[in-house]
Amino acid sequence: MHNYPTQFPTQQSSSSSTSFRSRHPSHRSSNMIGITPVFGSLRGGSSSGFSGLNDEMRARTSHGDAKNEIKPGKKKENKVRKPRYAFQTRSQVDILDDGYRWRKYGQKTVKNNKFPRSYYRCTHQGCNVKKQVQRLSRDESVVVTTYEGVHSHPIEKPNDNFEDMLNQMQIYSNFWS
DNA sequence: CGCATTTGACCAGCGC
DNA sequence: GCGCTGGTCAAATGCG
Repeated sequence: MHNYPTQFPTQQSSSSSTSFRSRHPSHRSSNMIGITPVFGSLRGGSSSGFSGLNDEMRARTSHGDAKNEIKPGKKKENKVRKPRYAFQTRSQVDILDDGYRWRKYGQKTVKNNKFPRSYYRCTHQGCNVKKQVQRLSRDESVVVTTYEGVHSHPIEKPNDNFEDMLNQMQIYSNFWS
């Protein structure tokens, strides 16, 4: 399931003042050359409302011992996942600041890929939007960003016209769903 | 001092 | 049924 049908034209993007912001000043380089929206096909299929996408998988009382009583054996019909929207971005940095604040919560090495995949989550309270960033082992210059869910709050940091682009992204998402 | 990042462990789903 | 891979959590650490 690591085969996104990347079949979108990589044109456009007049780009202007691409001002990215990173927590790390060393990453202040913005090298976006083109964005390629990719449709990430889910096996789940149907999509429910995002409003109730609670991550109820919090049943691990303790790590090691964890005799536990509450077993996460209730997830049944809630298996439906939200649609994901993948974007292929040509960038030197994988940290693309789209205006939201993300908190990294994991990093895994993917097979068939020399580069690890990073998992981010929107730090906004109540916003369960996730995103994962991975780099193509084939093209080190290509970064694939996969968004999961939609933000239910305005952008925190105003961006020049980057917001416009973000807006386009959302339009695309709507179109795909 | 507060918050974001790091990193290892754990878990669930899927494939063989 | 076992093993592998992907995904997430949580404690510790670092940085602003």
